[in-house]
Amino acid sequence: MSDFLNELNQSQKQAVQHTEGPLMVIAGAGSGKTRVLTYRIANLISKAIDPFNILALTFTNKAAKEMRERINQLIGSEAQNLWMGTFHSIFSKILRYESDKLNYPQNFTIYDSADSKNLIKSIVKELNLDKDIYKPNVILGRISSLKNNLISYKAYMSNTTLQAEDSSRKLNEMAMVYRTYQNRLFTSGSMDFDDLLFNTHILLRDFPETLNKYQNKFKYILVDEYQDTNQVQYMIVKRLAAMNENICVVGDDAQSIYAFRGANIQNILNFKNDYPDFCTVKLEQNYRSTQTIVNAANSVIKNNKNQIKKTVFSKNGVGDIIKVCKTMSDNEEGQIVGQSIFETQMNNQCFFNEFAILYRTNAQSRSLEESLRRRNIPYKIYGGLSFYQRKEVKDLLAYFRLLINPSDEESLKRIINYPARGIGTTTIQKLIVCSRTNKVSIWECIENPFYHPRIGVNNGTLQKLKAFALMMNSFKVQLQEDAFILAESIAKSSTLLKELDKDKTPEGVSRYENVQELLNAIKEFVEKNKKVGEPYTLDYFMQDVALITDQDNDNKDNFNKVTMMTIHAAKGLEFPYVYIVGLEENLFPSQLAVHSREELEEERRLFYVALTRAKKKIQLSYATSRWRWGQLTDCEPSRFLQEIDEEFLDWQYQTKRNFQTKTKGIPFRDNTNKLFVKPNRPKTKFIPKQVPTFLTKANAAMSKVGSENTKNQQLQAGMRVNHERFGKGKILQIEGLSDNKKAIIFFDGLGQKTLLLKFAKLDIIA
DNA sequence: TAATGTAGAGTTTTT
DNA sequence: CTCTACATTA
Repeated sequence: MSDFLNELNQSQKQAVQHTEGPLMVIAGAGSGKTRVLTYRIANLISKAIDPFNILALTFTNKAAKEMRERINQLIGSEAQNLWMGTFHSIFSKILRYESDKLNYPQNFTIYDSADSKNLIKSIVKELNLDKDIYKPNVILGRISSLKNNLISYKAYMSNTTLQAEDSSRKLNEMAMVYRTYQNRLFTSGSMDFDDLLFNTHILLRDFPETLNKYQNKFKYILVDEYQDTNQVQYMIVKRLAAMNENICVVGDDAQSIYAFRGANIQNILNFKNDYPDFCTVKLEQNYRSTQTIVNAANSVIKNNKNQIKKTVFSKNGVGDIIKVCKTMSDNEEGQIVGQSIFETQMNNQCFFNEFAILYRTNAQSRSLEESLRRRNIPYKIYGGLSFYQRKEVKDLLAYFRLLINPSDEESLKRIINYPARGIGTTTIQKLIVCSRTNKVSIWECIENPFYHPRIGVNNGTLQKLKAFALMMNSFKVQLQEDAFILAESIAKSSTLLKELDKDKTPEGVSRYENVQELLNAIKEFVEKNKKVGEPYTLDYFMQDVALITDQDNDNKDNFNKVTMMTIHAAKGLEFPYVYIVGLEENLFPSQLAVHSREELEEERRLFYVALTRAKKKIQLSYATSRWRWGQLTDCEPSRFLQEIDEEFLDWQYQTKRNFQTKTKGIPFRDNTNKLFVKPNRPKTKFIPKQVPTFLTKANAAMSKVGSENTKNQQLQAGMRVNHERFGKGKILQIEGLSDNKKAIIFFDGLGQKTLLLKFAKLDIIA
C-alpha cells in the first residue's frame, strides 16, 4: 500500500488518506479522479476496513466496472465484496431485499423509459385526453422531475403551485395521469427508473430500523460524479451518511452537464453547508492535456459565474494551437474533418482509435460519416439504440418478464399477439375491461377459467387465449431450471425465432442475430454463475437487465476506429485528437438553451467537457449553412468560439472579418484585439455546389504542403531515407498517383509503414 | 389482421 | 431528411 501512495501527487495523497469525516474532492478534468477513488478504497481496505462496509456509487455501469477492476489490481479479490455500482443497481438490490415493506413483490419488474412511455400512452388514451397535448415524452419528463424532487402524486395533488404550472401548459389532468401511472406501475409490480430512487428514499425515510441497518452497514460512502446527483439521490446519500459522516464525494462542478435531467449542481456547491466539518481537496493538475488545451478550456469556463474556484493547470508541453475551420456547409465540414484525420493519421502513423469527433446532436453524425466512409476511414458511432432497447430483444425479454411477474401488463400487451396468434386489439380491449372491472391482472383473466365468461369473447378467441396461457404455463414450470435452456425453449416455442427467420432482408437477419446474441448472453451468464456458485435461473438474470446498457462492449470490433459520439457520451473519456464540430449558434449552444443564464452555462460546461477530452490536439469547426430537417439554414459561428483566448486559436481558411455573431452590430474583439463593428452579412441563399463538395480551401492547404515536399517526387523504390520520427529505412515500393502517392518503407527496427508522400518529411540518405 | 400510405415531429439522456 | 405512429385499404 505504502508503495502505491508514492504514485500520487500531494493533493491526491491527501484525498486518499483523509478517511474519516466528510470530504469533498473537486477533481478538475483529467486530474486523476478515478485514480484517487480507487486508491482511496484500496487504502480503506488495507486499513482493515471490511469491504462489506464500503458503499461506492457511480452513475454508469462502466465506471463501476472500471473501478472494480482497478481496485482488484491493487488489492486482489477482496474487492469483490464491495458494494459498488450505479445508484440504480445498488438501490434496486436494496429494494428487492426490502420489497415487502413497500408491498412490492421481490421480483418486481423494472420499466425502462420505453416501457414507461408506452404505459403513459395507454393511460392518456384510456382517460380520453388529447394525445397532442399529453405527449408521452412531456408527461414522462414531468413525472420524472416530480419524482426526482420527491413529490409523490399525493403531494402533487395538494400543491396548487405545481398544478398551476401544468395548467398553464394545458395539462389540467396531470394529477390524474400521474396518479394513474403510479397505480398502474404498482399493480403491475413494476418500478420505473425514478421509482428505484424514489422508493429507496421512502424506505429509508419511513422505516427507521431499516435506515439504521444500512447506516451501520455502509460506514464509508463514496459518490462519484457528485455534480450530477439529483435531489432524491442527494437525499438518500445524506440519510445514509448521517450516522458516520464518512462520506467522500468526488466531482467537478465545471463538468455538470445533466441538469436537464434533474441533476442539481447545488448539491456539490452546497456540500460545505451540509457538512460543516468538511474538508475539501482540489485536484488541479491535469495530466491529460497540453497546456494549450487546458488554458483554452479555462478561458472558456471562466465565463461562468456559478462555480467553485480552482486553477486547473498542465505541466505537459505547450502543444499545438487549436485550429478553427470555417466551412460552407455541413458536408464540407465533414470533408475537412475526414481530410484532417486522414492527414494526421498518415503523418503520425497513429491509430484511428486515437481520434474522436464530438458533436452536440446525434443528427450531425451523418455528413461526418459519409466523409469518413469515402476515405475508407474506419469509424464507430456511439449512441444509437442500445442492444437491450431493440424491438426484437425487448420482445423476447417481455416473455421472460411476464413469466417472472405475471402482473406486468406492458409485457403482456407486447407479446400476447406477437408472433401473431389471432388475438387482436378488440380482444385486448375486452381483456383490459375485464381486468379493470374485476380488479385483477390481465394475466389472471386469461389464466383463470373463472373469468373466461366475463371477458366476453367468442369460443374461437377463447381457445386462442387458452393456448397462450397453456404455453406460458409450460414455461413457468421450468423457471427454476437453467436460464439458458428455458430462454432458448421460449424463443423457439413462442415461434419468435421462426418469425424473425422469415425476414431475409439485412435488417431482418440482424434482428435474428440480435436474439441469438441475447441467448448467448444468457448462456454466458449461466456458465459464469455456475462457476462461482451463484444462482443461474432466469429470474436472477432478469433482475437488473433493464439497468444494463451496452456502453461497455467496446473491446471486440471497435479496435482502431475513429470514435463518433455526442459530447454527453464522451464525458469521462479521452482521445489524443479531438474534433469538435458544429460550433454554431442555435446548435451549440443549443437553440433551446440560450434563453436563460443557467442553461447557457450548462452549454458552456458542455463545451468545456468537449475541449478537455483532448490530449494532444483539437480542431474546431463550424459551417455557415447546414441542412436541418430537410432545409438549408444559415448559421452563425458559436459565441463559444469568441470565448477562447485568441492566443490559443488559429483561424484557418478564413478571413478574420468573416467572423460574426447573430446579434447584429454588437462590437467585439477581432484577432487584432481592436474593437470593430461587424458588417451585417447579407442573407445569401445557398448556391448549390458545382464541384464535388471537396474543399477548395482545404485543397489549397494541401497543395501548399505538397509543394513543400516536391523533393519527395524524386523518391524511388530501393532508396534509403531518413524520417524525423521513424529514423532510417528503405523504400520498398512507391504506389498511387500525384496527391495520393505513397511510399511503403521498411524502417530499421520498426518494420513496415506506409506514408503519404505529400506529407512525409523524408530525406534521402546518400 | 396485415400491408401500405401519410402525417407529424425531430437536444443532450449515464439509469 | 428520416423515423415513427397512426389511419386507411385489401
